[in-house]
Amino acid sequence: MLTERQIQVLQVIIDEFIHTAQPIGSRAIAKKEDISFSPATIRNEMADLEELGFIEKTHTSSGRVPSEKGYRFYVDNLMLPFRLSNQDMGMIQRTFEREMIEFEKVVQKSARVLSDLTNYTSIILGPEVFETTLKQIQIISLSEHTAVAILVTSTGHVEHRYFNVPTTMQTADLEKLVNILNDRLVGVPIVHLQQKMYGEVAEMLQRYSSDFEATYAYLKEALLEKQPVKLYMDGKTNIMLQPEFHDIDKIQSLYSVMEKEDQLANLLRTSGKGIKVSIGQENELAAMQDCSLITATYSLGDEQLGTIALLGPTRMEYSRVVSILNVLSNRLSHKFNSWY
Amino acid sequence: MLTERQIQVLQVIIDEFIHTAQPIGSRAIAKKEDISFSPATIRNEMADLEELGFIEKTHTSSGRVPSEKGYRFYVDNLMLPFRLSNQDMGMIQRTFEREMIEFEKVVQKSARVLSDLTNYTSIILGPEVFETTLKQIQIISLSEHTAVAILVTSTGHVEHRYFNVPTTMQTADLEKLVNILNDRLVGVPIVHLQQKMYGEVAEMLQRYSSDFEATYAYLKEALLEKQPVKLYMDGKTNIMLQPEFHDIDKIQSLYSVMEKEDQLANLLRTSGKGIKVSIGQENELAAMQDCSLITATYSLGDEQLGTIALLGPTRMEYSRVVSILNVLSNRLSHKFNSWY
DNA sequence: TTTAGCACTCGCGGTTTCAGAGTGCTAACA
DNA sequence: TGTTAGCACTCTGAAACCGCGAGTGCTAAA
Repeated sequence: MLTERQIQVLQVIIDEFIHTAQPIGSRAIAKKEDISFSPATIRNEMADLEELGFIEKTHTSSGRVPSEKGYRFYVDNLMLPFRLSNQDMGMIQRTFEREMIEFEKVVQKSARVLSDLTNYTSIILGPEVFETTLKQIQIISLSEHTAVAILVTSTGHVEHRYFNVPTTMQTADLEKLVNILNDRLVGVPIVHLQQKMYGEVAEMLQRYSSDFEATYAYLKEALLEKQPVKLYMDGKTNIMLQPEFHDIDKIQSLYSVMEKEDQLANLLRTSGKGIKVSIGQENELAAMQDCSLITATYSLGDEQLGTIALLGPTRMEYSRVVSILNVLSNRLSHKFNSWY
Repeated sequence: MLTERQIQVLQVIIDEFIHTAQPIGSRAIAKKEDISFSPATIRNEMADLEELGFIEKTHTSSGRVPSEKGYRFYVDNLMLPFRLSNQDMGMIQRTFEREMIEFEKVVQKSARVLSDLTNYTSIILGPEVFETTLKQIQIISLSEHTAVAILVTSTGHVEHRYFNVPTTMQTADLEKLVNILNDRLVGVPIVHLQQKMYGEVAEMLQRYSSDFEATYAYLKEALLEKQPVKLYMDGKTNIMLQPEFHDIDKIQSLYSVMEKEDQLANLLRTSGKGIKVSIGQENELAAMQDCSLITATYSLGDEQLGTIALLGPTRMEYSRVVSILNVLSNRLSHKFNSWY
């Protein structure tokens, strides 16, 4: 285990490095207020810390830099709860105080404030409401052979899908179809739509002509098409502000990852409840292994709705970022709970 | 005016520089197939060309590089129609051959193929269909004081807006309202919606209670809210592949511009009919002054629907890009004409 | 008018140099 | 025994320097 003094030294190194991005020498540490021993002593401690893997040298003889293990230790044991400034709280406050009735806007603004506040890249997933039920379905024919189905869920989410219609199908038939669907599907949880469609509705429809069947096939495809989960990002260019990313190749690979939204979405979706920190190599995606990703979840009652995350250099202001994510995820949860 | 030989030299310089991004010397030019005079002669011609402003030196004594004036001359006078390879045509072909009934998909795929084919960044605006009329309007109440209005246009475009409802309003009233709206507004061109709303509909509604009026106020706001024009981009990271953008600052300012979608949209919307090339400083946006932007429009009948564009370094493969944009804008126009 | 020749210029990559920052070790000290 | 001062050593990064190669402009000959 680390001694009290080693921890103290480690703490200074990390705190300092987070702000300066420069290796820290024993001299600099000794000058710190709450350090009361000489550089030589500190050098000894640093040698130990290095041997234990918490810090590293960039070359044979320059100051020390936190290793990923060091950050991990910091996050797990050393990090103090950060008290957000009034200004920061004010910015978050203002994001939520304007009356908004669309969750898209809320989430977008959250992403914005998150990246503005931290100068990192913010990523928000969701919300995915699983308890949602179908409130209404409507089909509007557009041309002889195409139509659009509009679904409204109990949460007020509106979605539409285009699909083909057999040319033999009449407008009247379409109306009948809509009636049947509304009859059978309204109130059904979205997640069970598929099952219901295959079961009752299919059966019901089979009593009619083959036209219905063909339409049904198209419609089914449209309705069950996996709805892409929305990913909201902001502050993508912030990464370039970080000195460790003054390298085109790194930036490029990172940007490529950010363009693969489904991959990112998956990553965020599988991040467990609460706040989670992934440091450097701990990240699954290779392109992110110079970064840290901090995720937090927001929820409706007990049900997890989505994830908010920040992507930045491993040299992140962990404690501040965690506080901000905490506040924001709570705000988001509240907002959604007040709606539904 | 330029002599035949000067033009020949200029052509070689530009062609070569477009592919190598390296300054060209008199030696290199002399080695070209269709050049039959010595380096010394070429040096004289180059001195003239430089004096006239068509080419530049990067420093006192290195090869020449095309100036923006040079590119402009090339684009206006020298550029030969480029014959696209079968492979290129094939890629475009394949983009359109899969049956698609959503224009979003078509446009997205177009953006993709455009950036894949060129290795530049593609930007597509639209489509904005002005002749569209309202096909149907529906209002679904979500909670005591919120509702969502769903609009379907004659082109099959679906849009929804959330708005507040006075708590005194009853469901039955809402239905009445919808009926009135459908009665009065269906078939009205979208651009005239506002006018109609203020006129007939307002009058009609005033005969009812004050509740209607309040709802009307909210609804009006929601319906007339300026619909954001969609901008589709692809290949944003391609810029980093260009050697002249191996500079973080340039990249950052360019990316910042790309995040300001409304600014970009405006730029594209005001680009006149047909193909237009903006080289370097000719661009309005400061951050783009190291780039060239080539725009083309696509249309429905006579009506311009939107713009497709490519953003790349001033050292662009103008002739190829112009051909590609030509083909693609035609394809897009055809697609939309076949639908509506 | 074109071309060969030549002196000159400049950027680029590699090497050298030097100061500064930092270390590890040793020996003295409390 | 833990702490500290001192010192030799290492390494980086910036600046200075050097020589090569590519390219030019000019002059004079073809």
